[in-house]
Amino acid sequence: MRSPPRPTDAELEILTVLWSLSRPATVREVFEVLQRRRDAQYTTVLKFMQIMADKGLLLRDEDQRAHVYRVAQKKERVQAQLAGDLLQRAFSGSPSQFLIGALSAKKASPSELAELRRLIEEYDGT
Amino acid sequence: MRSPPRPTDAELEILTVLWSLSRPATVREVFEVLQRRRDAQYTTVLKFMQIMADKGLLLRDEDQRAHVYRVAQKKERVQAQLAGDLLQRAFSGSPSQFLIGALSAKKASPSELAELRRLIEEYDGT
DNA sequence: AGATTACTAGGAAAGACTTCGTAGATCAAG
DNA sequence: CTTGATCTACGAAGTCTTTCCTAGTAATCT
Repeated sequence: MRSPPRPTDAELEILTVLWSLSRPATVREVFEVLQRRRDAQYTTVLKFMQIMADKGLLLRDEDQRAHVYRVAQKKERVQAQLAGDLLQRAFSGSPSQFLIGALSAKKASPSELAELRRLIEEYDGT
Repeated sequence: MRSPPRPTDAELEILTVLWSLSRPATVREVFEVLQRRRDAQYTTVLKFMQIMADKGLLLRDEDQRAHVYRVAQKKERVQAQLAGDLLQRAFSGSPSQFLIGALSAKKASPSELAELRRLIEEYDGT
């Protein structure tokens, strides 16, 4: 029961669609949401989701003709994997460097800053 | 003068070696550091560094027979690019979710927490 | 000088990733 | 029942990534 591999760029895109739906979905449903973001054929999305099921990133329910897919791991788990991976590979494990990197790429709003502060306090207490 | 593409996994490994050396280096030098981390032939490293120069990730000085390579962008810039990219793609731009992801992948030490706290205060003031 | 070592350049193979077309099955509508 | 829409499966092309071998050239050693 090994944890699935890191999702590729295209696979992550599909995951984010499923995350935004917050429920299992068919290829058609994912396709329709994805179409608003970029250009892709239906069978391309189908293929990705099949591959992702093979890799263990998605689980497939074949009861209906239109198979229903759901994420195999919680969003938080996948995100932690991705963040942890980059943290190690590009920031030699330093969380503050990591955060600096993120913040210098995209300025945080006051509310996000407050959230960050709250987060650290809470984490400290744990 | 557009910014070079996101480095691949193997390319990032080379960059981290150059970052750790903090100076331009030959293929040989990079190869020797890299060898301590993993298995790779000399010409593999050479090829990567040539590709990276083509992509604009490295700059090459061909004055000597053994060409000397240096990073084309500051470490901080590349890190910001990578972190910002992941932040957008996997965390819909939310810095706190991003940090949670990192912290749940790797527990931060007390000193790192202090550093994080300091960082946020400072950032707030700016 | 001749042999050995060190470098680069040029492929090229193998895998991973991305994308889509076509074929065949199933379902819904006329 | 036939037609059109919808689905999955298969396969394949094209690109990107990773890896290394070989050839040729330059430097070093004996």
